[in-house]
This record gives sequence, structure tokens and C-alpha cells, in this order.
Amino acid sequence: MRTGTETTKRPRGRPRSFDTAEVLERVRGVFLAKGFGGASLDELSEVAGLNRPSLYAAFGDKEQLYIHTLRFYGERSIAALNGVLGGGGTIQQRLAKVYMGSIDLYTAPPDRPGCMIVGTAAVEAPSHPRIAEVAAELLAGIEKSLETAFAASDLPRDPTPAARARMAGAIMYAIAIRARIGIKTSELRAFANAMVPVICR
Amino acid sequence: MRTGTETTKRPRGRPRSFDTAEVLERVRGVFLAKGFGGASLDELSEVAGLNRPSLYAAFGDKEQLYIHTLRFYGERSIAALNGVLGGGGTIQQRLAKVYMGSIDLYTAPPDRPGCMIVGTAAVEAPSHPRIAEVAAELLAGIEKSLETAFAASDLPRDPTPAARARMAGAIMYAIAIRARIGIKTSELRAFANAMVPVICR
DNA sequence: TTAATATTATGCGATACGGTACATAAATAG
DNA sequence: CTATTTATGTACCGTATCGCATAATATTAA
Repeated sequence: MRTGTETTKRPRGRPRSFDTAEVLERVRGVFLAKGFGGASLDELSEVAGLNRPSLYAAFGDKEQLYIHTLRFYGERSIAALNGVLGGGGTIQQRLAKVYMGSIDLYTAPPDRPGCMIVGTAAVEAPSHPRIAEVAAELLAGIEKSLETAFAASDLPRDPTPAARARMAGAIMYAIAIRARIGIKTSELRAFANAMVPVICR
Repeated sequence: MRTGTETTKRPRGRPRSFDTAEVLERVRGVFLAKGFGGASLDELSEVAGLNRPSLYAAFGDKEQLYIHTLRFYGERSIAALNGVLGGGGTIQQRLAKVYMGSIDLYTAPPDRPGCMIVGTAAVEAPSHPRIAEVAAELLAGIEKSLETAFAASDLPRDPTPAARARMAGAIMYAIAIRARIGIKTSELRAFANAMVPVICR
């Protein structure tokens, strides 16, 4: 068992036997494969290596656990997005790099899970308003990141950077959906590569 | 009680007291709001006005019922799509009309359900391959319909009609997702209107 | 009318679900 | 060493689920 991040002073009682980030990462796999409603607490606690009371104490009920996971995943993704978009090369090259990286994630074995927001949060939105809120926030973050990249580029202003960003985001969401329903990876790559020049014209 | 479509000769035993299309239409509302996994047979049979054994006899188990509903909904949507795209006006006008009609459906009260394929079928894809198959078929049908419209138009061939079709489809799926997570209708309309000239350039 | 056949209604059983009580273990503060 | 605080593990509760077995009803063929 690993002890948590041991910074300076240990807190009062018995220390945790798990690392929060690691648990969220494992739990993410189940939520991504089965969705929020389809994931059972039995399976979640099993892959987490924690018993249900520990899960509850650490994250709250199932919805809160899902939201924690979604935020964790979403923020890491946006950070990665910012990293690539802030890197070198033309805007076309950077956007293509973003898409290729996304496709690699979306088509990962064993079940081509797509994106957690598009593939699992969307379903729950009508019945779980808080999930919808978080999902909307994250999509806005993705598009904000794209928008600043387009704004910093030397592309013409006719399609405004905001419009380009929403368009680039839409292509990304479409890739996520098509990956999840089984479209071939090569086809996804061809689609993304065909869209880059249209977005960046 | 209504009797089914009475064509020529009635079959042997007791006639059905329901109309297939009507049942599928009602059931669609539940699936659309709660997804496949979240819809219970109790609620489905209640809105259908049928008991579970009747549902089972008519459509098979829950997955088959869902697939029937998805196909029914999808084929009607594609027919409507073909109708609008085959109508009058420029390709830009027809595409905008498609988007406005979709947005009306996607943002319908009470819960802005989005599209059934994108909003509910995608989640189940990894765990229910047959649902994934049908979803892929329907998306292909939508894009085929768009492709023939672009092919019949006098737009330049540089973005090939197939690429334009996949792009127009992607915008549609993105609208469906964003509707489901609560993005304002006016924003969806603005987005769609901004995308039409980019797709049709 | 009688027999045959198809559909509907009621209700059951086995299972899985989300969530929690309670007792135990491990660490620190004094 | 004792008390306190936090985490863990087992076992459990009430509920809702899916799918079906059984019984009642409606319609047609003979």
C-alpha cells in the first residue's frame, strides 16, 4: 500500500492507503467504458482497490465521484491541449497534432472509449444537472483554449477566432463519437487531416 | 382500444390493441430522456400503455426494443433530411434549414434531449455492439444524404462532397451534444449560421 | 357453440443496486 | 500509556431491476 503525498506534517489519524489521483485514474476507466449509470459501485470499488465506505468517505456518493473523475480528466486534457497549442509550428501543424493525440486516446484498446465528456456525460445531462454543468464548463474550457490559439495566430479574421474555435471543437467531438461507435482509426485520421485546412483557411 | 393497421385479412387470434409506430414514438421519449440503461421497463411499459409481456412479445428484450426505436427514429430523421435537402433554394439555404429544424428538435421541452444517436446510443456502444452497429449505420445514412446534396450542388470540388458531408455532419452532432448539456438555443443557432458559409465555401 | 390461438393482465422470483452501521485498525497528541 | 482522530473492512438493509410463469380475456376457425 502506498501512502499519500507526504509533504511536511502528517495529518492526525490513520493515513490513507491510497493515492487520490491514482484512484481517479482507475475509476475513470470504468466510467469511460460503461458510463455513469452503467458503472456499479461494486466494480468501481474493485478497480479502485477500495471498499465502498472508503470511496464514500473520500469522494461522496456516486455522482460526486463521477464529477471528481470528470473534472480530473477534463483538467488534465485541457492542460495537455494548452501544451500542444502553445508549442511550436504553424497553427495547422499544432491543430493536427491535437487531433492525432486525441484520436490515439479515443481509439485506445480495448474498447475505443472516445471522450468521457461527449461519450458519457452527455447522456446523464437531462437527469443530472450538475453533471451537465461540469460538462459544459469543460467544453467551454476546451474551446477557450482553441480560441486563444487562433487569436494568437496570423489567420484572417473573417471566421473570427471564436468561430474557428467552436468549429475545431465540433470536429473533435465528432471524432470522439465516431471513435466510440467503432469507426476505423484510419478514417478518423483522414477526416481530421481533411478538416484542418478547412478550419485554418 | 385501437386496432392495428387493418389491411386485408385479419390474422388468426386476438388482434393487437396497440399501434406499433405509436408505441415506438412514446417509448422514444423515455429512451431519449434517460438513455438506454437509465430507462426502466416499468416506465417504458407505462408510457407505452402496454404490459411488459406484451412489450416482450412485440419487440423482444430491452435492447431490441431500443434498437427498434432507434431505427424508427433514425429512418424518419433521414427521410426528413432528404426532404429538406432535396427541396428548393441554394445549398446554403437548405443546409441552414436542416440545422434550424434540428435545433428545434434538439432543444424541445422539457429537457432539451438532443439527438438519440449522439446523446444516448454513443454511451452504450462499447458494451452493446449491436447498438453501436445501428448507430454507425444511421450516421452513415445521414452523411450519405448530405453527400449527395453536396455532389448535386455547384460548389467547388476542392473539399470533396464527402468531406463536406462529414463536416456538416460533425457540426450537427456537436449541436446535439451542446443542446443536451444545456447550451442556449440562440447560441446554437448562431453557431450553425456561422458554420454554413464555412462548409459551403 | 366449441375448440384453437393470440394477446393482455397480474404478480412472482432472483438478482443487483446504491448506500450505511458497526466494529476494527493505524496513526498522532498529550 | 491513554485518548482522540481518521481510515478500513464486513456485513447488511431496503429498493428497484429484468425477465418470466401463470392465469384471464378476446377473437377466429370449424
